[in-house]
Amino acid sequence: MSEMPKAYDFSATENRIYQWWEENGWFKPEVNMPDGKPFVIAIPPPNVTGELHMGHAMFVALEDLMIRRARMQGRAALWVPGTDHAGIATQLQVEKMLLQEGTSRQEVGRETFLDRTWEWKEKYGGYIIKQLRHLGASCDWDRTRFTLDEGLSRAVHEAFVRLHRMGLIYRAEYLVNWSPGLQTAVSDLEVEYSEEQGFMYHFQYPVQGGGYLPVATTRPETILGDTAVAVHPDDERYQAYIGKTCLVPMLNRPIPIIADSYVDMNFGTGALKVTPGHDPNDFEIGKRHGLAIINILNKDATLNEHAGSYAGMDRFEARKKLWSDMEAAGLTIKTAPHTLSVPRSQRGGEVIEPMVSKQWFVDAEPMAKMGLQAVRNGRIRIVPDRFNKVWENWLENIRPWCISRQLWWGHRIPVWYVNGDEKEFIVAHSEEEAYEIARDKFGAGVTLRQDPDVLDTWFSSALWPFSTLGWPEQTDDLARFFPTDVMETGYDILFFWVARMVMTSLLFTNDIPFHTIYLHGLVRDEHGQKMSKTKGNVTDPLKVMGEYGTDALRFTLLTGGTPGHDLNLSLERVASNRNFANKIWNAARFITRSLEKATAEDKPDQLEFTAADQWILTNLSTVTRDANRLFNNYQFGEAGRQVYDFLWGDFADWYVELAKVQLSEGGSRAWTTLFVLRHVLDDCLRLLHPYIPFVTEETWQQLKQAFVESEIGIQPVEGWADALIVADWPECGEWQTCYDFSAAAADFEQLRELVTRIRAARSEQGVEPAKWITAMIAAGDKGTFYQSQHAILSFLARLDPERLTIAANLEAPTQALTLALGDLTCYLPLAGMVDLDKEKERLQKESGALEKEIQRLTNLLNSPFAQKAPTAVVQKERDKLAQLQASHAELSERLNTL
RNA sequence: GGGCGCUUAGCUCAGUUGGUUAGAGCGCUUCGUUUACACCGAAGAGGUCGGGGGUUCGAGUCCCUCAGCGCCCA
Repeated sequence: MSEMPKAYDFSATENRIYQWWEENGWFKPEVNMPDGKPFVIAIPPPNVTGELHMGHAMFVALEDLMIRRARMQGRAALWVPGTDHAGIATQLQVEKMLLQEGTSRQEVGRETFLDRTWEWKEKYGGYIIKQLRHLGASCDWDRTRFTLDEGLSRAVHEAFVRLHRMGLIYRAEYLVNWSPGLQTAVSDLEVEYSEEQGFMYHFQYPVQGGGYLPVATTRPETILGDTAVAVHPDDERYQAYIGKTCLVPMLNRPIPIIADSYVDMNFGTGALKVTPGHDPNDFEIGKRHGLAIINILNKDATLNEHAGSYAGMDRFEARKKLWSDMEAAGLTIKTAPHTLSVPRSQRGGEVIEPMVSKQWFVDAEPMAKMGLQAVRNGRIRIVPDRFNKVWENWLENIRPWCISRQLWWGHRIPVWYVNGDEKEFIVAHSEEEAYEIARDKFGAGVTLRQDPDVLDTWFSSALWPFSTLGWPEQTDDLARFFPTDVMETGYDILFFWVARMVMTSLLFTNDIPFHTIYLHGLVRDEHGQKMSKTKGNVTDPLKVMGEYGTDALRFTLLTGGTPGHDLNLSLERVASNRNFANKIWNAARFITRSLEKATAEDKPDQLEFTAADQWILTNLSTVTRDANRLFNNYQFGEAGRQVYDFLWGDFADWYVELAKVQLSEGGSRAWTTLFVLRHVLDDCLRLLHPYIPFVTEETWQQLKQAFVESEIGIQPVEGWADALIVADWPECGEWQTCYDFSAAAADFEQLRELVTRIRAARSEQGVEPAKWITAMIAAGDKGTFYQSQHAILSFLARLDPERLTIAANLEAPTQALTLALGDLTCYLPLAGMVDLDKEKERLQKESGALEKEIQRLTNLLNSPFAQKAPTAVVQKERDKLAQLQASHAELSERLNTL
């Protein structure tokens, strides 16, 4: 066979492996059907307009990890992929394109515009999906869905019709967040508030019959829409004015002076102008007092006919003009700098105007109650659980959900107005159905006109977990794969999306959409700054993958942080994880090149493990058990780090070195060593596959091929699977033997410490690394064990095997360094290099340190600790003390003889 | 105004039933071209775990409080 290259080449591997997996159908749940218990994740659908960013990389890494582990556990793992039509974002893209062509959406008309948008989607919409594949996502691509495809549109219509039937959909004049640039309403969630420097404008509100009320505002132009002035009912200053009438400046429109306890007597002047048409709080006051609502704005945020002479002006221009006119009229008092909270669009950042308009709403309250219950009674678990509180808080204070958007790209609202009368409308799944209903009710000549608006994109994604599986049809997929298992996404869309999925699912399917919500944090740059194009600190995942490999990026994202916390991505970390991939590769390379050290004939009848074998196998069992426990608790980062530490720190740094000694013995020892090498590395590859699928698969294939070709008779207990991606998951105690050789493992730990101590001593004394030195070890009752480790000690500590003496007791040489490890004493007679005075000094120092530690432990064991702490904990300390005392005794004796 | 999170080595972060000498990666120092790997190995330096108080035999871990930073909701 061809030898493995010296370094792992991810760029020559990733695409090839991915294609091979996909061609073999291993991404499909059918691999483990029909007996496999399903494990299902619905992908958070990226925007079709989207380009891959670190957020995508993060969710793919996490979801692929869960899916791959489930698949290896024999479950029918299904990861449903798809994209979101992203109403506003996509429409803006196409509008931009039309603009370049010198035309516009309005000019080409709705039909053509939609055709062009579909064309655009077909052309560019697959881009993001392609990029997800680069990340190694093992989605079942045959089940790819799009929020605007036929099936999902059916689901949207069905949902709307049902909500309407349940009386939860209504159309109302309501104060919405108006985006003048996009010319559409946006939901509360799409508005961000920023603290900005502005002014507080103080002015006099003329009272009919003489006098003035001092009033303050941050938006003077809204004066034109005032329909009342309010004061606090207990405010003595203004008692006399309550019930009187004011005149709107410049318009002289009469409005009442009302009393409302909402007014803060200490804020501003204590008198409040009320503009129900353009302020949420004022809207509420207006409702309480039955005030008129005046809308002074056009859709593009210029002022309308209600603004008198200011009609046609832009809102900010009108602000200036009105104020200067008022100044001229002597109505102004002063302007003072003021920090205010400005509502801005989440998309684009323009100033949002609260504006009254007619929109469709969903009354989410009944659904919210169901969502609250589902989490409270544990049917749905949120990881990390601190988000329960956020969940509670939001759902308890649920607000009506504005679902209409004044866009063209999206699901058109399935409402038809009858004979041009907007008060009479029909809700139906389709135009045909609407006409059927209408003709029944209004006669054959009825005419219908569909509402021009479309639904909020989140309306369709709220149905995602079940609509992608076929709902409202009772499909096989829906029956088998719903409810799904885990919803994994960023905490920033807990309300936008997750809560709404839970609500709609409980309402429509009478079931939870998933039992676990796993929330990840934002990916920031290495100094914790939010990545943004304007700051120029965006790290492109594709670039990182190109430079370090997909596995390196995935492992960094998966192990670099903890659930629900933001992660600062550092490229140095990615680089070191690339090195990890190479480490894995080379461990396999070592093993495959060692296969010649034994043949099938060397296979013993009964396996006999050395202390080193027992040590590594025990640690393998421990790490397998711990990793599984962590996996089950969604602590993927910690699980990954533990396997990393084991594979590099125990297996590669120690066991591989030991194996060199054992392999050189040949025969059954070599055979058994290869057995252990394969076993440990294979299990590590399996445990790591969900994190770093490419390097583990490629390495595993190399191992498999080498072992099969060698005909040495070593293989996994279940035989060699076709591929690692569909191989069995290591569960300690199930398919594999769970090793526990704790006694031998403990002895071996001490040996490891001895080696480290000898190396340190060599290094301190400046012994050349290559030099073989003499050593004498008095091992007490461990004499037999250490004698059996003669070759290993010699190799690891570079002790001349001819001059390495190991006995229970022996005569101490004078010219030697002394190392004491409990009952064991090691002498290093470094010929000509030992300065006895210095050695005495060193020993005294060490002895002193031991005394201090012995004192500490003695005190501890004489304290209430000995009675109150668990016996195992106390015993541990007693053992430690005994070791220290033994070491101390050795050193004292040595000091006496020198 | 309400809520949540963070503060651990020079940097980026782990440390989840409290267990008694606090870990990793990168960086730094010294050494090393032994046929798995220089995308490496060996040895080492580096931390009063933000401050204060409390509970406990025992606190990085639990409670209170203060400070700084960040986020969410209003």
